[in-house]
Amino acid sequence: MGSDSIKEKIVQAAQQVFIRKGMDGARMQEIADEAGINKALLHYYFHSKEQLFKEVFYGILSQLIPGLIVIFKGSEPFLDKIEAIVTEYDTYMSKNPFLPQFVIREINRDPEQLSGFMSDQGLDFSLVEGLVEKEIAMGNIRPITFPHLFANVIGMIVMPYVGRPLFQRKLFRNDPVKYDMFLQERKTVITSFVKQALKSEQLRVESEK
Amino acid sequence: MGSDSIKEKIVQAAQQVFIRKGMDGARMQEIADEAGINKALLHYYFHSKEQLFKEVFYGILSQLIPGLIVIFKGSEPFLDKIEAIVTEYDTYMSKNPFLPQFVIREINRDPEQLSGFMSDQGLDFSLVEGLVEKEIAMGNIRPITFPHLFANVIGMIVMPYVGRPLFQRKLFRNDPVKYDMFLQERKTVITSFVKQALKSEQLRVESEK
DNA sequence: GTCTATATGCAGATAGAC
DNA sequence: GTCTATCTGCATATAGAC
Repeated sequence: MGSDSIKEKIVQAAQQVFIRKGMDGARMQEIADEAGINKALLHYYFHSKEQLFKEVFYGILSQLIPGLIVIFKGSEPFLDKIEAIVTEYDTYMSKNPFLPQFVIREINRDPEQLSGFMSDQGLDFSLVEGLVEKEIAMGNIRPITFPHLFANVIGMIVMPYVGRPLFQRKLFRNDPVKYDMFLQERKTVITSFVKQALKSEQLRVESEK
Repeated sequence: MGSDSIKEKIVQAAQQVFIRKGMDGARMQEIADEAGINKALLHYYFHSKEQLFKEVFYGILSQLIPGLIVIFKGSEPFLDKIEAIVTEYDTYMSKNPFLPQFVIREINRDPEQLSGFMSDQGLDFSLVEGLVEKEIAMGNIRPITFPHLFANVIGMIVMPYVGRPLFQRKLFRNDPVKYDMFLQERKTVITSFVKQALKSEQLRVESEK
């Protein structure tokens, strides 16, 4: 509706601009233009650019984290859990396609703060870390440490978003429709890729005993 | 040696700073300081910041591309080719750990130019695209399109570098030595992960003989 | 070629009228 | 609350002495 409060309009506009240009590249003027107001009013609602940025960044992030925690703590079988995580990330990012790059920038700009925020939100990888070891011990999946598995999965999820401008040009003749279809396929491709990679050779191992 | 030409010193310094801060975040003053000269001299050798940036960025990139092309055009079996690519990227990045983020930023800042540069250098994915289809048709690997496979592999390679500040904190108690060890393991972990994921049932049976 | 000093422009932030 | 006008500082870039 057009009855959005100005503060809300600013946040919306700031999301667009910050996400496109990053904290350094964004201009308060551009945010003001996009919100249909002037710079002074920005500073009325948000004291500084830094403050506005944090508000936007952690606002977006806090939409993702609760869903992840639920999955982490859930009781599904391990491989289903991976599938759920991929799905969660993927649907979230199709709504926020520039988020991965946004997060990556912030990871490198102010990691301390980001790390603290995640802890505050109750996101703790040790929730899952032990799970992987357990699955391996039970012979359900091939041996891999949690950090490696984590890096693999997140990397596969995130790459097509951060690399889009190049990938779309080089691999899809710069056709955005084709690329959106490609992105939609990722969820199933990644899960089956991971499942296949983790599939234990239990049969072989057992017969060797 | 102290006998480096100043121009060379500038490029070295600019690499450090640009890579750490990105094009937007970098300051000419900081580059000058790191090179042990003053700002005016920067502009004597490089007309503008933009020019210096391009020189640095494409200078670094052009060290990576030839190696990739050799692999693309080589005659090794397909899975060995993947291993070679992972190794190539990986050794390159252990020398340039901030490069992935650097490239990602530029992909989004000026994709047209980057895409053109790659073409100029003769890097063309269609070299490999057909290869994947062929391997699938021969039943050597499980079905997957090239863009998906490409995104998977590059994502896995790149993720630990762009996410380092966070990953190191969250997964390795902020111990840089441990993280470097983790990075060293990536090469073998990724190749075996990919090989396992791509292994066709056919191959699987044969390898068990 | 290398420096100091300065010009130019722009971005973040504020003052103050309404 | 919302605006116009302005301050302040900083970053790129240039002028000009040596």
